[in-house]
Amino acid sequence: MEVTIHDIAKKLNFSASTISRALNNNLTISEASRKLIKKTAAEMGYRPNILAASFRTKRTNTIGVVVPLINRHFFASVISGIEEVAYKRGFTVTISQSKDNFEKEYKIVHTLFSNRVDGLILSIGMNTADFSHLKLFTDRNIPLVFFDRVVDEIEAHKIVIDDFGGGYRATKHLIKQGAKRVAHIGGPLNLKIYKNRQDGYLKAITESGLEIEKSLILNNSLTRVDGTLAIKKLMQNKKLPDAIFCANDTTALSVIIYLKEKGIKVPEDIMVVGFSNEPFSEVVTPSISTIKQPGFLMGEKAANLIIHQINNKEIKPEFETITMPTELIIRESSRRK
Amino acid sequence: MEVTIHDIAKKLNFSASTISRALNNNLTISEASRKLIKKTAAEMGYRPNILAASFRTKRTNTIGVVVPLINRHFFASVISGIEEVAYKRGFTVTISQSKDNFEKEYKIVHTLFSNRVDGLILSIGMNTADFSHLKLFTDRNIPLVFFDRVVDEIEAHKIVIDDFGGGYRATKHLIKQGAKRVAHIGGPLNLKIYKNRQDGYLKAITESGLEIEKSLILNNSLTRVDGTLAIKKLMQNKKLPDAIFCANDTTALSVIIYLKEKGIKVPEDIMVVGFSNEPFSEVVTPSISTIKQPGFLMGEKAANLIIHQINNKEIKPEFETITMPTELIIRESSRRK
DNA sequence: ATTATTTGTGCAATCGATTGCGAATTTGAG
DNA sequence: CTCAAATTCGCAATCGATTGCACAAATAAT
Repeated sequence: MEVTIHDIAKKLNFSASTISRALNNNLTISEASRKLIKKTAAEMGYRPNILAASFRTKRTNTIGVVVPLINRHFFASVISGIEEVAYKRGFTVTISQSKDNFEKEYKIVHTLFSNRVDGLILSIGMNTADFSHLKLFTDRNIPLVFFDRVVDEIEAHKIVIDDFGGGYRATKHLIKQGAKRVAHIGGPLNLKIYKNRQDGYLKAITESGLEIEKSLILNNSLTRVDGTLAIKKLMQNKKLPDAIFCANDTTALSVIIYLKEKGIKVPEDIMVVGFSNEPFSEVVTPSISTIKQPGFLMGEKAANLIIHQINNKEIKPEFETITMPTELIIRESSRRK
Repeated sequence: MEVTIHDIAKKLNFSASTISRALNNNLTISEASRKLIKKTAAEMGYRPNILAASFRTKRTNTIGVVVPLINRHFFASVISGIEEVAYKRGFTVTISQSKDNFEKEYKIVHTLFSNRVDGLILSIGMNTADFSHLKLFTDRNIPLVFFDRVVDEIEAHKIVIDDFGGGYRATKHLIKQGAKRVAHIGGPLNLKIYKNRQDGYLKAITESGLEIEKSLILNNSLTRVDGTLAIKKLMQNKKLPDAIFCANDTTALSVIIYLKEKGIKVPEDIMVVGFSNEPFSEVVTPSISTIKQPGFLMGEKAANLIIHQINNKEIKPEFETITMPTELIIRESSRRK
């Protein structure tokens, strides 16, 4: 049987209340008693029953995290950052993946709510358009932090990366390297992040006095297969692009592999820039220029933010949207000189 | 305020016990009452307080998972598999990373124990030699499942991959392609998995009538940096190897990049095979031959095993070690014809 | 019609820790 | 030495759901 505070109380002729207070460093207990109690608690192998405490205090010291896919490098990095901070600050992290499936996301969020997580960090699914499940949290003032794929309609802390700036700089870079006809393979525009990347691209184009050509802009779900389809389509244009900005590295990879097969040289004939800095981007040939996203930092930030909210529930927070800087990494796929 | 079973009881003139039983589909409650109770519970927006239930029943429906690193593709895949199954079967998953740091692993395991997880799935850290923290679980008969990096000294279900077979087949393949002097860059031998890969390598060498040359075998911690150091050292040998079997893909990558820099051709001059099938292995140039590990499947298996144990705690399980098959993927880095 | 079963519910204890309030003891000021 | 203030601690209620046992009502058996 496990040792409880009552066992300790009996042994020391204290009441259970005193034991509880002593163990929680309550100042109303004298230094002497506190020391004695802690010592014997340790000796007796006491382990607090967290369930009982959570039940009583309505705090679980648990943070729920929902991401679309765990085994995607960016998300894994964010999780890693969250876990690191949470652990240090005495929180446990519960992780689920929605697989970009609304049904699953809906159920996960309900489960986390039922499990009384103290806060929720999430990146919304690709197809999520209904946000009623998140109201479970907002309505009850349970801290909620979005990252990467955020929801405009809901007031909460949001941590995003500078997608617009990333798209802008990637495109600008291509133009500076001599590109005259920059194509873009983007993601679904209902997601802000892809919209922003695309807007950055458009801004760079117009700002440079180039023309926006609709035939050079395609949108899909950015998988390997979709990437190949997109580049095929692009190459059927009468006037070919001389550079392509892809909204993720996976697509950039598809493009590069396809062009290599066709004997078209990257970057000499067509330059390519991706987005996200996947691990493979550095090591493929040619290595892929890309936009680096600080996933781990985002995770740390998200965790710190939500823990701060959890510990200060009485004061209503000023919700802020934090934009993390991105960095253009220039590699072989876009280096001409 | 949240609705409790007492509120429902008052409204329907039942006792709380009846409500509880009805909601749990207890057969002693008549069909009629059960339906009525469930209906009104739903109408009143009742949500069971899982904390209270867990506290009472001592079951949390939570599985703890500890891996060395979350953002490593193999581990992320395993986690993904675990999460998938657990979710379907009504369990929540709590994930932590030890970062191969014993201190952290120790504390994590204690935390998970204190949090009363129903079971623990873990892959041990590189430097873990003391297993007292795991006794928390085994002593109390709390289900424990190891995967990949398992612990011989502890009785539990274990899910491993066929490291020996993988190392054997990788090496055999190199020999079949014409290699006469196959080097090996392996991991720390206190970890079974690396020992087994190396043993597979040794078996293949001797079986083929070749000689084991100690100068061609190096062991390190298999990072990018260590890989580079290792290949440098190998290349200082008087008689150079004509093939290298690396215990992971990261090392294989280091080797390939280094050789490329030095103008040594892969696979013409030296062939390379890695292990794990990281995402980058398929797309680097030359693409890396490797051993594929079924991470997702392992995760599924681990989750099913532990849930079965959790649900059948009364019967003592026959502990088994499940060996998952590996697959040799032949790519450019080792193809000579 | 009477007794024996079965079926459906309620009572009340319980899980272990927390906490408001009040009581007892000690300390300090005058 | 007396009385007020400060310090230290215990009582008992509480959180919400579960469950063994007892009891009442309904049904079946004789």
